[in-house]
Amino acid sequence: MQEQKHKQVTTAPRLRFAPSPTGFQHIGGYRTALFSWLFARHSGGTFILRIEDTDLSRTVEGAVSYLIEGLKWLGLDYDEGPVVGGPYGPYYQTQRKALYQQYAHQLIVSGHAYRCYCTPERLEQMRKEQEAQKLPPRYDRRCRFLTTEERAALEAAGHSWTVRFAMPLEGETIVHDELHGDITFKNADLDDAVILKSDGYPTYHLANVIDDHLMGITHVLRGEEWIASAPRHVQIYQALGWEPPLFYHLPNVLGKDKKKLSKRHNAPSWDTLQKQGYLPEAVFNFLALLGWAYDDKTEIFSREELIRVFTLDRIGVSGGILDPDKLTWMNGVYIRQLPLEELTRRTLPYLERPAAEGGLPDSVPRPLDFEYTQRVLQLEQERLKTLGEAAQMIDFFYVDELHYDTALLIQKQMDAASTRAALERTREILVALDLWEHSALEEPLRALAATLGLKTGQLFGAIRVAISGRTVSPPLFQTMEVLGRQRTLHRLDQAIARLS
RNA sequence: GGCGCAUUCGUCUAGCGGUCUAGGACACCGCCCUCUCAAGGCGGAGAUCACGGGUUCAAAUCCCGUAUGCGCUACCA
Repeated sequence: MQEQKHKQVTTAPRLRFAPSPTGFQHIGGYRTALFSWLFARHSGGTFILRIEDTDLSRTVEGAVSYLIEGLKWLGLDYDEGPVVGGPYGPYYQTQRKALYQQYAHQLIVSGHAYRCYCTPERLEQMRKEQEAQKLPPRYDRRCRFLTTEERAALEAAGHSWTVRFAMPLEGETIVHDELHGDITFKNADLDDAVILKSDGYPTYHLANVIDDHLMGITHVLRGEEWIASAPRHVQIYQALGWEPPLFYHLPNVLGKDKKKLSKRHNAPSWDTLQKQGYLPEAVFNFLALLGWAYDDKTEIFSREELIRVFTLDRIGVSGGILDPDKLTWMNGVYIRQLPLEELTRRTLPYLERPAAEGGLPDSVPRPLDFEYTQRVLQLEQERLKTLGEAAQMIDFFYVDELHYDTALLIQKQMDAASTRAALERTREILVALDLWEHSALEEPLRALAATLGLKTGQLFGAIRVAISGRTVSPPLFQTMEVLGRQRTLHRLDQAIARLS
């Protein structure tokens, strides 16, 4: 015990993210990676990516590169792993097959494991019977107690086999979890899990233990669904004569429906968020706060601040629901913090994508003018929640023809005639203006409203619809300034024509 | 069914025995600002700290039950 502590303070932490490439990692999975990454960076340790691809049947083509792209998007760089390599490789478990077999053999020799010849059919039937009798479904350990002769016979008959770990029949196994404390399991409740499959590949239990040990992992952060099999893991460590790492079982992230996050539910994957225009730095910040808190008030953290203040002991244990509204709010905060030039650069691709994907109407020629777009975005920056929604907010700055309901032009207590008159007078004033900028526009138009006996809201409302085709826009005069005199006048003309 | 984990405003959380008539944030509502919408400012509503027992001078905080939710119970991870 003393030694374990000593080891902790003298060794630089090594943490790993060990996903299996069986599908598309949702955002909850990335949170686990984020916590490991943050602690590694906080402590000057190492962050490792290891691919647990031992289930060939579930491995999905392209999942690994998709996963790595996601890490990259979030800025979670890893020190060892696929592509970059490292001193403890290979980092794909399928490439470490011989290693697992070697240790499985060692466990058999030491009496901690045994070959099991039971067929899937027998296991299935056994399970059914147990269920029918309301008994907990468990392997009956038939092959654990085979005589040497029986074993030889089965071997000779060419039966295929798996290797099972021989759990102690009595006593208790204590799993020490840094977040939950000691969790005690009765060994009698645990069955002999398969650690090496008949195809020669290991299951998670074996591969994970061996790799974590061989790769020098000091802190294991993983989902709390692993708590139930953790006693098996500590037994395997013990049987191999190894010291287990520190365990941190993280609470699951739930969907709105309080169910575990899954792709079909409301679990966005990283690229969905990216397509919607969420900034990775906002997602990063948001994810860090899901099950972790620094104090009772701080919410916005830069990456550097997070690295500096992130500690494992402040991880919560209770499991939380992902709140998309809060993510959207936080994204807005980050958008407002962006320098204008950067905002423009990052928004441009969203605007230039095809209309079907959320971009500007296809009639608008690409590429967009940077300077002009920058002026447009300056007006919308504080209104933007996601980059993806920019196109529909600002399309009127780009299109030639406005489409809107003429009735929108007519403000409260006005009619077509008075509106038309007001717009005509507006036009006259604008044509005569020397300087086309918002400060020069405002004064004469306010005066006009007074002259006509209109409230500013009435006059400006009508003009707003005329030039933007909508009732909501950035401040009117700035909008007109960016739009330019020619386009503004043209749109006024069209509005006047509509009212004739 | 068995085993395990969890339980503070609708949601994310602060709280680690007295400072809690429980603090912050999102969402919601109102007011201010105001040419609309935002942003911002101010304020409001919202939690008998799941419930029941203990321990203690004192419990959201410690212990034990109960309930509920979730997880595991595969030759998946």
